[in-house]
Amino acid sequence: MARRPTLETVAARAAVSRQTVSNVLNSPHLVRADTLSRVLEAVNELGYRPHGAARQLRTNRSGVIGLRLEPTVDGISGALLDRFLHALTEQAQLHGYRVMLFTAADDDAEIAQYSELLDVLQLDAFVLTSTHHADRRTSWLTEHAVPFVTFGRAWHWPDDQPSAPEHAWVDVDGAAGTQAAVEDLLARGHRRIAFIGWPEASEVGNDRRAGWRRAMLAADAATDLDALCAGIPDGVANGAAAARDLLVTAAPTAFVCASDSLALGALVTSRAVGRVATGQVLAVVGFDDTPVARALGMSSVAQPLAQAADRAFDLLLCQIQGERPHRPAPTDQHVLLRPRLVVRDSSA
Amino acid sequence: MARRPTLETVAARAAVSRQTVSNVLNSPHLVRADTLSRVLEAVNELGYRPHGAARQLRTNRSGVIGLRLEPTVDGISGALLDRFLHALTEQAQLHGYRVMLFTAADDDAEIAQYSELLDVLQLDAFVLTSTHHADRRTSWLTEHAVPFVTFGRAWHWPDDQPSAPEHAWVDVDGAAGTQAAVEDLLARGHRRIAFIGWPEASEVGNDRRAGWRRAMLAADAATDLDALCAGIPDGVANGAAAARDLLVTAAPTAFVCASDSLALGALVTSRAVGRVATGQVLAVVGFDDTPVARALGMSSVAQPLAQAADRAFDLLLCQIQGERPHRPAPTDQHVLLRPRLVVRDSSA
DNA sequence: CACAACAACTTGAACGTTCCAATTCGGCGT
DNA sequence: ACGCCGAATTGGAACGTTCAAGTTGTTGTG
Repeated sequence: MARRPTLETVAARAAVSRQTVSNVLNSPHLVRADTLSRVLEAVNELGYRPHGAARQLRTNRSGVIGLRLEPTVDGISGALLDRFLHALTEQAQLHGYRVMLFTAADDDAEIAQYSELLDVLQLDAFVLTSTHHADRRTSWLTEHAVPFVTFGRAWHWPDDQPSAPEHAWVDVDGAAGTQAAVEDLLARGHRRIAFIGWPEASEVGNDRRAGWRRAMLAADAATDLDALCAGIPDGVANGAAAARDLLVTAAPTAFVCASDSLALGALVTSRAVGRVATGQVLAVVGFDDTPVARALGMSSVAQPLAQAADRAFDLLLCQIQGERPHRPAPTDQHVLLRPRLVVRDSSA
Repeated sequence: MARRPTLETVAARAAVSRQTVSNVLNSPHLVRADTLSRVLEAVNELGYRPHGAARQLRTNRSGVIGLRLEPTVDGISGALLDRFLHALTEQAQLHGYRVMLFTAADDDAEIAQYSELLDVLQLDAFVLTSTHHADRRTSWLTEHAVPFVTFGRAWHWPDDQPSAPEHAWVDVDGAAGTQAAVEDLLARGHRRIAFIGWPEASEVGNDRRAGWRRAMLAADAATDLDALCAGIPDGVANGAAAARDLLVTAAPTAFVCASDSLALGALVTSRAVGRVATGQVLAVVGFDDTPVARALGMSSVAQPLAQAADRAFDLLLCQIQGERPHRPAPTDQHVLLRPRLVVRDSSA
């Protein structure tokens, strides 16, 4: 069996030098048209393919992007990352990049992985799928001038240094999602629309609550907003309990929730208690449009995950390729996407 | 800023040759104890890390395993692969390997990806997450002597060449799962236990039905097994419809299902129709133990995904390292894992 | 005592690519 | 006719590792 063709093999067949073949593949504008076509022909005939390791040895670039696979959350929205990941892989592949996975027990272990992956495999960039307040990972990556994007915006806290430049991120506008959910319910005649969300510590949760509050205020739908609002940890049981409480204390006719888990709880409560107590059907809207929502006919706010992945990759590519010519443009490094309200039976 | 340390750098500091440092890291048994410790000290002081690309250029091995990320199934069990993937990544990482993702529209595109990933990046092995009858991917990989494992056994069909050697696989014993589900229901007093599964074309579905049938026959629970059995495409609505039909035609008191989607349908039917029609609560058991099952308190058969991933990686490692010394042992290349029945409220 | 066997270590070469400096070759202005 | 310039192409060197062959020095054997 013949050895794999190399640049030298192709060069011999096309009667040019090794370097010219390299130029044909990497800098075609340097090569005269007739030479170009002759070399390309030889490439095809021999089925030549560049040797990644050799190229990497010379250029210090691997064409690989790293992503930490977080421990599967045992909740209902586990498949979320799955869809993001698929879209990211596809988009990267389209541009000649690959996605490599790794795991880490905590942030420090993740930083250690960064270091190793950079030194040993020379990954070109990283995608972080969640960040939190005072995240050491982002500062480490910034310090080491490693291109990266986070899925989830960089939330600002009062005690953060105001001058710290924000890193690139892509996120979904949760407030816009809950706002749309409320507006749809208002249009259906609901006035007393409650919100079941997470405790104050959650930035994402606060964002989603803000959208509900904004829409309620704009419509002047209710004056006792605080009474119409619950903040509890995620989970079906918690959602059910919160819905029961709210029904007693604030008499809502609809629930907008920060997650499908909470919404599922509210839905169960609504169908069991609702009919009996109020004589009318209660509306429920969830968040994330998980398979459960689809399966049960529950309205939900769907995140444009594929789009998020595409934009995230764009931002990365911009950083990777922008390294050479000039500083990356400080603007346009942040993308906020609008989610889409999926209306199903539970909105009735 | 200093250049990264190389073998030469370390060698100079430890006053040995380049190759000796390499031996310390790759073949320590060739090196005298005092030399070894001296070199290791130098390695630590300099923070030396091997250069993956250089090593790969020489050895033609990348230490990377490829896995195709399939389009997210829109069903309820989307998070299944997620857990498998996490466990696989973790296990690989533990052994110094990495997992790289790719996507492909169909089997031919997947084979093209194999070819490219092997030529350009020299992946060491592949994991296939589903196979089907007369799969061209497995034969391509076998022909090209590429190590691989499938998650999902190689189903034999009558018209297959009987002599075709089976490739390595890991799978979950679906029949054992449904059998356990039936036995548990029998112990709870149920006799007329129906099975809602997929059409005959599905090998996985046939396997799961076989377990139900075996347990029913063993217990001599019913004589009209064919009447107690439905075969329909996956989906919540289909499951609900099948459950309604079966209730009318065969009067079962329990449903064992081939998936959580079907089971969810059966559960909805049971809770809505069941109480009214039969005056008693109907039992439902699903398959895959998805978050939906957990959230709704539905019994289900849980696949040991982490274990499956671990064993799959073991099989790969065995092939990768076994390439050199001798032919891989033809036995022990197949692993069948027992699933675990998770009993919840819906079994009552 | 000569010589083989072995352990421990060293040295040159090779893997396939890209960077860099050098070279050729027209055409153009003087 | 001469020198100069840019476009096109070339060959040497380097990236950091491992393989294969070679060189020591030490021990065992006839």
